[in-house]
Amino acid sequence: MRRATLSRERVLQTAMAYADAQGIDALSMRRLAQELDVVPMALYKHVAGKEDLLDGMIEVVVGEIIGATATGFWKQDVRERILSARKTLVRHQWSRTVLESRSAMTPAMLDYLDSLTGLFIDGGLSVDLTHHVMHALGNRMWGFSQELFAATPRSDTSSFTAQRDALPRQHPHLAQIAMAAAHAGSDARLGPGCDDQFEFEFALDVVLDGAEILHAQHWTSAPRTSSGPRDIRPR
Amino acid sequence: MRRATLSRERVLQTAMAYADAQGIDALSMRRLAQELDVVPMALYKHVAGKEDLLDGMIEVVVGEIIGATATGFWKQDVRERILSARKTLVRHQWSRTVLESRSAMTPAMLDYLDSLTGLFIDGGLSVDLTHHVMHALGNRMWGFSQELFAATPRSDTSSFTAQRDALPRQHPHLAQIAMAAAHAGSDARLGPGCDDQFEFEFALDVVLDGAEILHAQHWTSAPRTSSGPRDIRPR
DNA sequence: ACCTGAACACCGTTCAAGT
DNA sequence: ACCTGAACACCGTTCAAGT
Repeated sequence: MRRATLSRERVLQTAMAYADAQGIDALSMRRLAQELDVVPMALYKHVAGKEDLLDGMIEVVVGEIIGATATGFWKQDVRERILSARKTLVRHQWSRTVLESRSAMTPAMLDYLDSLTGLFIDGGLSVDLTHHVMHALGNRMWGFSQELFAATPRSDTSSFTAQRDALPRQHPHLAQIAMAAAHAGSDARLGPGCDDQFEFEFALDVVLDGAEILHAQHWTSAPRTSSGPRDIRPR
Repeated sequence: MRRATLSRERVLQTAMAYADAQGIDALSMRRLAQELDVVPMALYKHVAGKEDLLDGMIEVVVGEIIGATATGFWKQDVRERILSARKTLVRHQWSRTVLESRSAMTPAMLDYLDSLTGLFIDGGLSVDLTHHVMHALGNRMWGFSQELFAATPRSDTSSFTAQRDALPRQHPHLAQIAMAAAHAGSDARLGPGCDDQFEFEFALDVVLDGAEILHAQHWTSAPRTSSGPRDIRPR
């Protein structure tokens, strides 16, 4: 088993398992080689370099996204497709960071992008509107969002409780939200009180409902060749 | 000038100038020291380590965001505040990556977050709705968005034109968008045909208009303590 | 064809010493 | 108080050699 000859697949599988367990920052070519009982340079026969390794890992994850059956309603189809992507990508915590770090799209990424785009267009949305809605979705179309509240206030240097007591004074509005979010949660910290899945679906629905409204209004972007101001607001 | 004694401010300024010019990946403690005509370890008297250096850089940038005068209309105020943040952050290309990499918020980040939150709450939105709208804004509240279409299809290994010719066949919907986007642009590439500022404002308005609609509908999230399904859709 | 060893040019950071 | 030198434990990758 261990001494099986290397292959690109085995390299990728091991890399993914390692990243799952130890985090993406811990994954280096040298440690991966070690994991495979092999000298670092042996990897380079199956992978062009570290970037190609990361591309390969993303390719596997994105390739695993399975589409839900189409209902014929574009909004529901898009929603389910993105939530399906989320289910897949969330299993690998590192995939968000790696995906965002890619400087070029891999084939599987293009396939997913194209199929998602198709749901809008086939649903009757104009190419114009679809284009901008895809931008508005941004990386949320992969099923994740950067959870900004996850970046809690600094608690390492000064004492954590001191920070928490100071919050209402210095940041009264954040304190209000923290209080409300902690209402049902277990503690009063800013981040962990929030339900990732709820926030994701809320944001997704805001964008999709917005798209629906603009579609009903026959929204178009102003011709980009004109030098005058563009009206980007509905109506 | 060159031989002026080191200070945290001089370290941060030099680091920012270097990142502006050479990119954030090129910035290392060793190169920064070199830039300051100093041995690497000299930096550690003014900066706790690399993470603290990056925190300091973000602190300076975010601290420079200047708020626009309030109009009394929350939507317009939020819009202008975020576009003002964008103007500041866009001057430093590296700030998006660095900000997203922070694991804890710095004081200036908390100040900005609190003032933005205040605009919603003082505008009459419920704390509940404000909370979720902030999540929906996500990192877009800093004035940038991850431009996914900037990740163009791979063009290094195989010839670029071959890729472009294959696009309509393999990814017909993307081809349609690329065609439309290139309409007024100079070339048919997937990314650079898009207007960053336009896409940013479009996405921002979708979220803010969505917030306005939910506010008018007196939207509330279902109590998080209940174990039943939550209705997250308007109406 | 596939793996290895040694080396190169980098990292961030610790520790003990200089002035 | 502030800066230095040398060292440690890492990186990704090239190149020439082994089997």
